[in-house]
Amino acid sequence: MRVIVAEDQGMLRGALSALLDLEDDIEVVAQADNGEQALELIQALQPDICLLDIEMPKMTGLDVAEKVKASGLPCKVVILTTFSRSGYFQRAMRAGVHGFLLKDSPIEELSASLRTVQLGGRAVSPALALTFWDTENPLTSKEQEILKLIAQGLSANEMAKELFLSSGTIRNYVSEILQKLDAKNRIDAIAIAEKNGWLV
Amino acid sequence: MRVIVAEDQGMLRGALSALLDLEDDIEVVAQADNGEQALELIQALQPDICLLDIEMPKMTGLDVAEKVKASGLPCKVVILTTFSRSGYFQRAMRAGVHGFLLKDSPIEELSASLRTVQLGGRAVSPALALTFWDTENPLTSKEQEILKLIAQGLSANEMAKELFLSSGTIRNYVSEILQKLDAKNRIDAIAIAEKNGWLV
DNA sequence: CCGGCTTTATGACATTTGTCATCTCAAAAT
DNA sequence: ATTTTGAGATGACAAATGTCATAAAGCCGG
Repeated sequence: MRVIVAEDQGMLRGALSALLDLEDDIEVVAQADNGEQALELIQALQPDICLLDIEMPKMTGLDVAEKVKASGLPCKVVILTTFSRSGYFQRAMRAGVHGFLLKDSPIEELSASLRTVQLGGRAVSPALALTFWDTENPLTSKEQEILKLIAQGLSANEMAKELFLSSGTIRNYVSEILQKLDAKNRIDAIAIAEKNGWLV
Repeated sequence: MRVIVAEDQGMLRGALSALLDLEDDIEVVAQADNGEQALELIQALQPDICLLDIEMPKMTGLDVAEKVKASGLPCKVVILTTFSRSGYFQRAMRAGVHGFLLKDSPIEELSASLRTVQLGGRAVSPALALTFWDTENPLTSKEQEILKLIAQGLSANEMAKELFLSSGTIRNYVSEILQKLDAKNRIDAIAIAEKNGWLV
């Protein structure tokens, strides 16, 4: 099967590609170190499967997966990610991906999963099983927007300017966010959101 | 040469080990997924070289490197890390490591560097060259301690309890930290420290 | 058209943060 | 023995943060 590997960390990308290429039935036809490049390569080379990291420059693996689905490309998508965050997983499922693997899994799982997916099956890291249902992101899209600004260290006033709102309104939103996330303060809120994958 | 690979991310650890093992002159005698285990294995198996990730559970790769040096073990140390943070690099140099590689480098660099180190040389990722001199950590150890608590989202009062200081003193320290780092607020300070590798 | 929902705004308030100048006390340095 | 230094404390203050109740305006579905 023809595979594309997209992963921004050079060493991991190289190592995975090299190992996959050693398998008789797998051929790595291209590598990408960012999401945009990955998408172009998928369109150009029409591989059977693309292996996508989530946290990549320019476009996340989830963005790419959604575009692949939207444009009806036949390429099957397998997501490869560092953290077991339910937010990531849910978004991936909604994008109709065929596999979702943790970088923490043993390397043997990778080629096995690719084969499963190639045969029409789905492959999910066993470690994910527990994280399945919990924690839908409770924040509205405006709240998420504000939380991202908080994470950049902006003050209420700065956010107000950025979003053309009054600083009072911003403080109300922040207050709402803290309550929804059950956070003690801004820093706590960032940590909680990050852990759940709500800051992608 | 006999090598130990310590890296908490299973897939990378497996992939690197597998690839290194394919080389005729390299034998991976053990793998560790945390710092403590790595140190034990180094003591028990006396490998020629250990390849250490920095961010690992229980003990960071830098901690391990320092212990190896302190106990006079003959094992040469090669650090492998995600980010090019001068704080990491400086601490590693002080611990007398023989190699310092970025996970972003191409995979070929790895075995080449191990050979260089085995022959008594030093191997540093070229990408590091620029980051060499700047940014010694300006914070005292107490300030660093407090910054870590800040990063955990503690309020001044909570920190005061934790460290048996008055909350006023804590606020003085925080104020100092912000000035030294030229940060606008706590969140900004965390970001700056993180970028420079001062939160290990 | 009405009632409910959402978005935004306001004002009042308590708490927390951040800044500064100043003070004590003990340990180090001279 | 006296100065210097450093860690810690205090108090006063301005600014930012967090909480709440309330209200205006707009939109949407029935």
